[in-house]
Amino acid sequence: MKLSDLKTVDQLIEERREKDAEFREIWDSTAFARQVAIIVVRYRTERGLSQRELARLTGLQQPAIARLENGETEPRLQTLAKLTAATGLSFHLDVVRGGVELVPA
Amino acid sequence: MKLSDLKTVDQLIEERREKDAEFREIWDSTAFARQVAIIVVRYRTERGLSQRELARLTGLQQPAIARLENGETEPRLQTLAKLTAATGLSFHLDVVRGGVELVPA
DNA sequence: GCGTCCGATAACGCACGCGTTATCATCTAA
DNA sequence: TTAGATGATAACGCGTGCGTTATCGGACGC
Repeated sequence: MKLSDLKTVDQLIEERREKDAEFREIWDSTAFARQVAIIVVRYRTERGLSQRELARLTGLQQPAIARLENGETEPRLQTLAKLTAATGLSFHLDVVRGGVELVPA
Repeated sequence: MKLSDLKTVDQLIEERREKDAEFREIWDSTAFARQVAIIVVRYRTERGLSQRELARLTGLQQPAIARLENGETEPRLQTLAKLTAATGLSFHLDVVRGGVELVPA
């Protein structure tokens, strides 16, 4: 087997998403949490902050930051607001057709 | 006292908001809930729906609709999503500087 | 080795939005 | 006046995100 034959993680996910209805439902419903995760991780790592430091800045706790960055939980609006208060981050959300989408920039 | 000397509700609120720091904090932090309330009430009344009918459409309950329309609670993203699923409503949110703002249209 | 910091994670409780049910005063129509 | 529908609200429980504390393995420097 050639290395180029290996499937990417995204390909594997997409394949299962198409085959498994239950998986698709769960995956899609947590899309927003994963998008938030990416933003938080990027912000923190670009500034060389630890989770504990970001927690102190935002008034959150280190385990809460970890859960957000792992996309484990759907954050509350209040939590997103805390993130933006001390960081300069901002989140633009479109709630439409039963879903929550994060609008880039 | 002339009728024109009567202060509007908005004027009374603004005056207290400037004088009372605690009141201002609570009032501003619930601004988003009140904005959502206006949208829900308008949507429902324009179509001549009862709270129970809107509840059935959205999968929520009549008391939940009432609480939303009275601005008593800060709705969850999941709840806003339910509202948009069956109604065609949409919510555009800006989470910035520690607050949640509802973007018109 | 040893101490330190890291992120991940478990356990427990709390806060709060919503489900569920029931009730209330008010209004309108028959 | 009576019957039905409306919105408001109380009571109780549940789900879940976060606070809080503690702990874990792993990486790094001394």
